[in-house]
Amino acid sequence: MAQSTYRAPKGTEDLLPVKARAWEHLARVAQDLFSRYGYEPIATPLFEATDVFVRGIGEATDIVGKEMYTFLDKGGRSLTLRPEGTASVVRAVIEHHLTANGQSAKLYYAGPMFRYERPQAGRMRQFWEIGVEAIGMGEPTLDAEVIVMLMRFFAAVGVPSERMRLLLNSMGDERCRPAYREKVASYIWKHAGDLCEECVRRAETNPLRAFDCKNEGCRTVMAGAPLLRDELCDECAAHYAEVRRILDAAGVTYVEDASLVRGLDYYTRTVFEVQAEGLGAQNAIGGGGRYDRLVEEFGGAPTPGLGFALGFERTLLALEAAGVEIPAPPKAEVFVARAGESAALVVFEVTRALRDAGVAAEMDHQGRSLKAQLKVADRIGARAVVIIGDDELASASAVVRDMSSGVEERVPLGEIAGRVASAGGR
RNA sequence: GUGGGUGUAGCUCAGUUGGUUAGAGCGUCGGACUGUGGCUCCGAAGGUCGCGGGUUCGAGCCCCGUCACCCACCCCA
Repeated sequence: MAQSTYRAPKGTEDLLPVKARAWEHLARVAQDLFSRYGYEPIATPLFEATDVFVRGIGEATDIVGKEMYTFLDKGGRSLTLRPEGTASVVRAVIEHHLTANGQSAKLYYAGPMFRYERPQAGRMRQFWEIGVEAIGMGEPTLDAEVIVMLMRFFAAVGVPSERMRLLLNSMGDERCRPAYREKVASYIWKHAGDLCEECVRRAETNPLRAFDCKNEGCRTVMAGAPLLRDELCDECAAHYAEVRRILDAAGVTYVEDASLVRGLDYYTRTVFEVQAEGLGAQNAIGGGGRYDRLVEEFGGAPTPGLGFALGFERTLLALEAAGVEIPAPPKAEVFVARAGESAALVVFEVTRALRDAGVAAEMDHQGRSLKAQLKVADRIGARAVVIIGDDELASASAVVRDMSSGVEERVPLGEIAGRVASAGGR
């Protein structure tokens, strides 16, 4: 391997054309789909005051505890590269009063997120997410809308439905969750002997996270723990039931999973996660939930919110594992080849004219032989090659070669664009 | 932070119990066809064998160290 001095930093990757095209494809699908659901684009800075994430995501989370890229700028401010999108968007929504006086905001964004973790399959230090945040609406129809939209996205890009599943749960709210937390905490204390250290520690910081433990013993013990489903207050239970009712009516299949406790502190009520095969040890390609207290947490007026994020890399891994190809357009429809020195200017002009006429056209810039130019034309999938040399110059014409049939004909220079568009075209 | 695996041409990889000029396929470039692609044939370019030490007459192969990447734990997109 060439001894290159510089490499992309650990946990980051260069998106070379093949991959970058797949990226654009996902972004385009999301853009089309989400705008049909009434969502508008937003872009926030890649970094924020550190406190935005500490407050928003929660002190006790792994993200804040050990995964943030935090640094001091030259003014001594503590800044952090965004580890997720919700906190930034909520901050922006409040800062610009997007939900003042009962208004609501339906937003989507796409971009890189940063978490300092050990990279592995499906997990990068810089990874890309498409996210959606709907702020200012508390009705269960919104929960269902967002979930349906997420599932439609995965279907639209080609993740086979039999290779993914939707998990659903309710986390309760400030009325029912605290009491439930206590119940789980005391359950953990009672079974401390059979749980891992981490889970016992969780009893204090965030007992619900113990449901997330992958340790076999912990899972067994936690399977017997009280379920929030049975402890929800009337309002939360009704909200959850309504979300399920709407999803049922929409024909969305889901699995209720009482152990689905997402790793960010801000979630209330509805939480969901989409899992897929082919992601290595990972399984989530997207997830989200309601966060009805987050705006207040940031100092805004009480405002409900809901959102999800989905991962570019993981979605692509799922597609790859399922054998789904991202459609790739031909690089050029027409190649304009030069035979001999004197035709250089005419070749350039013909190429330019084709491009101006909306045709994807390419020409040689390396002084290749005609043979080599034909080879290139073939490789990039050109349907036709326009050949211009001394003979053609003399008669102000060009040879147009149909690359699939090999048939050639002489065409006056002025008629090339029209001829190529009809013959070499679709 | 902890564990495991792997580092040989642009890419994917061979490389026998350490032995002399380190190989293949693909790709690239050129030729067979002096202005014509795909198929075929021929040829060429391209390698500090990750890096640094050590053992040895001799190291891509063995030993030590180091770096990088990958995978897994943890957690998440």
